[in-house]
Amino acid sequence: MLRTHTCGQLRGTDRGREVTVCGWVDSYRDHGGTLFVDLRDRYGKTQLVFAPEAGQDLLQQARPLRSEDVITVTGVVALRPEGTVNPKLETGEIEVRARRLEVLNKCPSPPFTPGQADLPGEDLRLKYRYLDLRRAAMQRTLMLRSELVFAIRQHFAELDFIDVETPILGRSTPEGARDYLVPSRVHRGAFYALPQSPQLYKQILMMAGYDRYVQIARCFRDEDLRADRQPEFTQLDVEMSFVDAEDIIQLIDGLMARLAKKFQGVDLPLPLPRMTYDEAMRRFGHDAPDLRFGMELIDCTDLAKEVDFRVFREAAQQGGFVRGMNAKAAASRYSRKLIDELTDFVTHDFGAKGLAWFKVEEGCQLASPIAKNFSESQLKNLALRMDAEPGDLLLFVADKWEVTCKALYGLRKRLGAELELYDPQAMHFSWIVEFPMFDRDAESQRWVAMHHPFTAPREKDFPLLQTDPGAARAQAYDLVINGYEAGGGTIRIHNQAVQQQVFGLLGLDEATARERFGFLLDALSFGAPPHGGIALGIDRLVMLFGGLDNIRDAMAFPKTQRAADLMTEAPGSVDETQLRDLGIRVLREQDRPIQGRSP
RNA sequence: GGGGCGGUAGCUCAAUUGGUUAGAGUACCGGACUGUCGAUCCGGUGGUUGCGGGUUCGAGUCCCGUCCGCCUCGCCA
Repeated sequence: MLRTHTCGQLRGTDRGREVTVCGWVDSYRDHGGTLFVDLRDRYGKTQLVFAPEAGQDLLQQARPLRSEDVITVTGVVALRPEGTVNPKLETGEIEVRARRLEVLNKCPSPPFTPGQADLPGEDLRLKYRYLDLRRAAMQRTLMLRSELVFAIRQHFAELDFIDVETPILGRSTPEGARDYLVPSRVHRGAFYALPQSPQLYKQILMMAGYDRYVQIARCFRDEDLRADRQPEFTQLDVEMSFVDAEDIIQLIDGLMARLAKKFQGVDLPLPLPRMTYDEAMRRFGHDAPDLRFGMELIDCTDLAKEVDFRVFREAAQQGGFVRGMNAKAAASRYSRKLIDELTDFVTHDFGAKGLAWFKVEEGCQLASPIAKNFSESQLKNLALRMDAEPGDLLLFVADKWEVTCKALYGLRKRLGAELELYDPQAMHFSWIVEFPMFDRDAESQRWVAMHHPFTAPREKDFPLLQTDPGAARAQAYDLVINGYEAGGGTIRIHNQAVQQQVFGLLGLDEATARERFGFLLDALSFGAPPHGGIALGIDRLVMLFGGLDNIRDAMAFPKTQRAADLMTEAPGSVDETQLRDLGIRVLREQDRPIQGRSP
């Protein structure tokens, strides 16, 4: 090693010792006679002193040092003089009196410095990611990530899980997310797909007898990005044989308790709370509700049927719903103009037709431009139903069930943040269970799998597959943390006939099913144990445990919203010869057969 | 694909109703300074206001198009 110590290591007890440290110049303070340098590496910062006593040559050599120069210094550890101890630094008690300086690599003035107070724009941070990753916050996050993954591996190793790698080059299946495709040179015109998850491989491993499988697996989905979504992400992938949903949930309960203890110092009470999908939709309008605060949705459809206000009455009478929520003590915080903004929000983003509101005044009188369409007793009943107290703001959406869910979910999330209804440091873990097996696709009028086509229904719901698939509930469970889906899993179908029946419901005829999933159907027939599992988003766990507000900050080299890497400029063009090898020709823009661009 | 926000000095930002030579802090360069730690003090360099059109006597500011970044709806079994 070129160094004897890191920049975070030295303490008062090291005084008098000759040491050599290496690192980056974080800052320098030139006093003419004496020159101070804060030297930084990922372990911390140490103050170097270039004093006149060490000789003018050394001082002259140190004078041109600038931010981000990489240097190595040999010197003697000394206690700082009385009154100059820096309590902000771990090493603030000491300093290294330099005797020898070597500039390992000079750095020109960089686009930004890791130590600067104002965070540069994200495009710059991504372009010069190596500078950004020198920032203490990023280094903390990546170290947290490393420790978190290590703790997870420990957990599963202790429980006799076996880590098995599965292929990255696989086969495309049109269900689910859009695949990233890799052209085959050997098989011209054929393509591999990068895995959206190792789902089928891990099920096959169960059939192969590896009854406790775990993998930290990279996954790929070619869909549009969000603050919590990257096209390339990492899953903790788990599968077990001879288990039911309870076993998987308890396994992950234990893991979460371990992580909460290690990284938050919190004793998580187990079992973690559970709620059915139906209840989550009813109380929060979403299958991943943020349970750090209340402000639940309240159904007023029955009351709405009676009122003169047409928007409410017609929605209620025509099979729709009138639901609302009570933003406690928020009436004074939302002016007419701000409520208009909320209205734009629910109409524009969630397709609601409007937002009805009442401010609760003294004596629980409801004040609103629409109040005249309600009788005294109707207003009183509404106030009662909403648990209204003076100062509250009541908000309502009248629409189809799905629209009331989406709009009020969005509104609740937004108001929860704006009204600071929760401690941003707190973490809330819960399970959402008993998801529907199927969802009705509005366009094709076909059933689509809510989770994936290998999900087993609850045993008592088997008959429903024939009679009423929409009512069938799956043996499925999602782990929700602070309103984020941190993971999800199911018990799988382990019976060939049931699997074929589900494929049938999803509109896969036998020939197609056999062509795409023949290997699975075969494997199911050759001795498949009951099995199930779960996958957790590692990046999201890092984001949540790290208190970050986006997933990019939880990974070293993320992509932008347009799925580009600003540092390497991926994706990029390739040589004509590479394309020729693959038998691929890129269409001109005007030849692309997409909607609205006819030749 | 739709909606929204943003793009001004290397960086972070400001710039009144469309109106003088586009400013500040920081970084950088030069100078001063022996205990600072956001060092301080003095001086200086630095601008295709993302790009292309347009309106206007006059555009950082208004309009159209486009590129990039972020948030979001759709999408994400």
